[in-house]
Amino acid sequence: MIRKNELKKFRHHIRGLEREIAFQQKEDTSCCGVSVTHCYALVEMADCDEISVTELAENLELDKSTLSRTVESMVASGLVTRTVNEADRRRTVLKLTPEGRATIEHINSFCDDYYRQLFKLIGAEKHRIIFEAVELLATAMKKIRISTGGQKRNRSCSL
Amino acid sequence: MIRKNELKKFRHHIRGLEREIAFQQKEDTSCCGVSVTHCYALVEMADCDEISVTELAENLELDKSTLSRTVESMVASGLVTRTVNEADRRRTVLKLTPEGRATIEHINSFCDDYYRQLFKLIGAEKHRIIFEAVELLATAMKKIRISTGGQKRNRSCSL
DNA sequence: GGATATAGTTGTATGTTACAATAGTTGTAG
DNA sequence: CTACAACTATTGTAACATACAACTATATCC
Repeated sequence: MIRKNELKKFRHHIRGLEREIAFQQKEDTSCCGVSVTHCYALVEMADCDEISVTELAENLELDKSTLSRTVESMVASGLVTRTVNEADRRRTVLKLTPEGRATIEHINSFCDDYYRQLFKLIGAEKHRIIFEAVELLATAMKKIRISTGGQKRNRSCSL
Repeated sequence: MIRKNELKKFRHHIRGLEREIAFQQKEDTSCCGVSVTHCYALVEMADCDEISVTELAENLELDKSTLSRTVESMVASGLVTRTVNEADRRRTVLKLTPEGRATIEHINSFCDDYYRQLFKLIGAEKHRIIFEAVELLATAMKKIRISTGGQKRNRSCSL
């Protein structure tokens, strides 16, 4: 069993970690004039080659209207092309432009630099457990979220 | 040296982790009708007993105007009291009300429940390395941010 | 006592997001 | 084959969070 104090400390560090990651992401992306959500969308597109607004919204778990606007601004800044799918004219096909691809690679290399620097600061003997722990946590948290919720956990609230 | 592929995978999991934590925090706090920032402010106040708007803004690394409004809404909902410091009438002293204290305890206990559930899902032999890894990461990232930046890293951007 | 610094608030603007309504497209059942 | 249902994307609207700048009130210092 985990002691209450351990848990409190853990929560504290988790909160801190979340803020640091969020800050870092803002740093890494704002350099290229894209927001963090833009960056996520670029990553998805880089992985998929071709994707629709709705798929993107599902992958990022955001509303399609949000993504519609996000995509709009990326099209405007030349990172993405949006073409109507002639087979099904309701759908639009999103694709990275060369500039979009360059941007995401640029961000990735910044990120890599940052994490290399970070790991230099941490004893090499800890690297393995950090890789393992982050993966374990991320997958377990996602698993819980999908199983217990997704659609509002609807907990009783006594306040 | 860390391989490029390891780093890519790590980045992926870090991004996932950040989103899961952020989502979880929204879940834990929205139940009590407070936002994540409200919750952070409550935590700070619970730790400090007495604090000013500016100190709060510094601790949370947000603009004081943002905190001023955040505090305003917490006062309105009865979680916090705001009184003028008679020794220095520029300052206001923020204090949790009993309701504020109850709210933060409520959130904490939700959080604890959540993390207990999470750790049940993960082999007990991994708990220790997860505690350690999260603490190492959070402190190292903060350290880097404070040393290299805080005030804009001003990286050259070739895009 | 007047210049300067500090604490907090308010005005304004931007960005992110969700929900609801809408427009256009496709599929289907009668 | 037409009317209705389902789907895709966009647009309208609203709520927040946030930052920067301007302002007010107070305190400090020379």
